[in-house]
Amino acid sequence: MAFTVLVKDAHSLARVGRLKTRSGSVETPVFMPVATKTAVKHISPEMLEEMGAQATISNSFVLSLRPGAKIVKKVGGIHTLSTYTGVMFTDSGGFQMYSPSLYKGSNDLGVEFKNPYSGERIFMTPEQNMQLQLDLGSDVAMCFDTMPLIEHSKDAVALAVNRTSSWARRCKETHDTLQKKVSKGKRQLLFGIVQGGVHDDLRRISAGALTELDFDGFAIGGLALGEAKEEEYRMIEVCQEYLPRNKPVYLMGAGNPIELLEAIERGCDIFDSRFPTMNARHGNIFSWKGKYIVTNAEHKASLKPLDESCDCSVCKRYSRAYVCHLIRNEEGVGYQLASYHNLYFLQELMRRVRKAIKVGTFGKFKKTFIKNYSKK
RNA sequence: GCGAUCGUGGUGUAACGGUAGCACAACGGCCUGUGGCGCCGUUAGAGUGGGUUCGACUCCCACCCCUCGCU
Repeated sequence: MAFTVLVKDAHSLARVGRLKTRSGSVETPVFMPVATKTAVKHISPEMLEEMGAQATISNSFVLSLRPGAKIVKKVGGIHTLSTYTGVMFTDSGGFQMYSPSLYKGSNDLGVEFKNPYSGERIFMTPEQNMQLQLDLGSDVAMCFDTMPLIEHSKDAVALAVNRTSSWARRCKETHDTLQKKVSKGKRQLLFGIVQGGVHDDLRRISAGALTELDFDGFAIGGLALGEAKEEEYRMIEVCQEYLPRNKPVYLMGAGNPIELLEAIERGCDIFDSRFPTMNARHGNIFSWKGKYIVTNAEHKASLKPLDESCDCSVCKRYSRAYVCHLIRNEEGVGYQLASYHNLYFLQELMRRVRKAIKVGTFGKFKKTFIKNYSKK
């Protein structure tokens, strides 16, 4: 079994677990920085290791465009390519259906994308995507799913759910076949993805259908995309009624600190999001006293660190005045310092959450954190 | 000293005898399985003085300023 629950919270579904992969283990709850092309924007692999990021997620579809699966395979996979020593997830590319510039259309067979570099059309099937993710050499692959847009009708979401279920089966079969000869410890893991928008019944159908397949973990997709927070949390609860408790649950795309705690309380173990890095590039800084915008005028001459109670290497050395100046002037180093801090903040948050669960104080920790983070 | 040209938000620029538009800057906000450092909102303007006109940023006069040319 790849996943082991180590400690359960007595008052909620929160837990500390360990996910074993062929490149090492991660202790959950865990937040994965998004490294679409195997690099987090403005952050090097050694910085990720330094801040304690146990895992990242890259995008198989984007990597298939450049440098291409052939090249990646030739150099020995994304681990060798990037030298990152943590665990590497790859996303399928299903989410890129959300990008109007990349997505052309889809049918029961697969998805038609546009290569933004060459303009050529690419048809991707679930089977091809499984081969792709294996070629890239990630430790955990995600199923090729169909992503309904938030504004889509319920009928459209139902269609997406059905297609996602049937593709999940095809992914699982292909993935098993391709790894038939691989020894157990060297296997790439595969996670299924639940869809269903904000509809309880569709989420139940989706989660139920996926659970019939023996995935290494289960992801909840299609949330954290602008729906109301209460709906998001309710959807997690609905999915959890069906998902097995002995497998890791991955809430895809979530990266708001409070949202992470709410999801952990509801039994989610793994997260990823571009939220911290995108916020950083736009001057939004996470701190234990709440989020603020460092490029605002009030910080122009502030010698305070980004966060007075943070011990990351950026906060130890640099001032708000410096980061404010650099970001206002579009200096890459400014983006780097802010990105590093925000990512460190989430890593530290996860470390404290794991500790709190272990010592039985998760509920109290969550309450205190939200109180401090929300004031202002 | 003379002549010509030009004066519009902080900056750079439009249009028009009848609601002064745009860009950048400034100020505030947004961002959630990242092709794209992107998006939204707010503040802020007619050199000065007179004249013509129902009405002038616009037409006329004087002064001032900028730039260019001449002596």
